[in-house]
Amino acid sequence: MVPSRELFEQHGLRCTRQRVALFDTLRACVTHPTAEELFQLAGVRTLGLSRATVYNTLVALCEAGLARRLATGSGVWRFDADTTEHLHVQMRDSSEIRDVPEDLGDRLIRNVPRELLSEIEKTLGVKIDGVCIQLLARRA
Amino acid sequence: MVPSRELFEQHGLRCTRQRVALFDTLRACVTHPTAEELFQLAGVRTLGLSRATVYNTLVALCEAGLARRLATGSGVWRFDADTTEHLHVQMRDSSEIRDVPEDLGDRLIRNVPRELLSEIEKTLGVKIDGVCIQLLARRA
DNA sequence: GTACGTGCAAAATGTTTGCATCATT
DNA sequence: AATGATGCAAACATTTTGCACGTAC
Repeated sequence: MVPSRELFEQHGLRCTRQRVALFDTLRACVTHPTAEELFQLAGVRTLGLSRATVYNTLVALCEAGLARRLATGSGVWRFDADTTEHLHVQMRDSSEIRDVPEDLGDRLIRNVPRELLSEIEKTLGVKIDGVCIQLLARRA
Repeated sequence: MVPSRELFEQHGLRCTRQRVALFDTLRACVTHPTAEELFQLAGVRTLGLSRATVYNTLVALCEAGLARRLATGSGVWRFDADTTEHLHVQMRDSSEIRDVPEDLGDRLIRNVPRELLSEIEKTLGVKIDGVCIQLLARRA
């Protein structure tokens, strides 16, 4: 895995102790943590990490294209170090988000008929530039 | 259109001046207003409508199945008096939400292959009980 | 050395709640 | 008359911001 420090350099971000801890933590998480969770988790690695820095850094990471902000539909943001197109499953009982395996997600997305989208565009007079299929699920 | 008072009775909700004003306003809106917008809009019809009542009433309406809460992906809730299954387009520059015409939305939804969903369920060990296709758009 | 990041605390935002009062049934 | 809704203000959760200090480049 490419070291965080290198990615920061490539994206013109200053490399600080706090940012490395945060980004390392985010990249190690499968669970798309919230800002608060990152504050807790990364705080263990780096003494004296503040919430303000967590929020500032997350903005910087998203702007740099190194992370993505996910809406949970329950008021909190979750963050994802995987910025490639992929689908999510949102759990109904928590704000938890899980990844849909790439191949399955791709098949779902590819299945959306382009001509239907352009019909919708024409009808509403908008330019659709994102199709976000959110699956809602409960524990099996 | 069925009067709000009648719907309230059918759903076991007390009929108050504030609730009627709020629900009438929501039903008249094509734009899926936020709580704050409803407070402003309905406040004109009914003097002395408080934010607390707006929030309380919206909870009551949603619980009664007379309205639906929509996540906007920008921290605010929007509300919809149309509780039938239908798709939304979320505008990128505001938190505004528009309806996709029923027939087009239905076709999109019906196009999602059930077998792909069960494959995802099996892989992740969850029970998918909602497929929410959110289209993101900009002004054409 | 300078530009930028950090951390504190305070503010802002959107929503929820406790409780006395009031209205609907 | 009794149950439940209202309205105020205060609490709440999450995120944003202003500013003095510190650190990477």
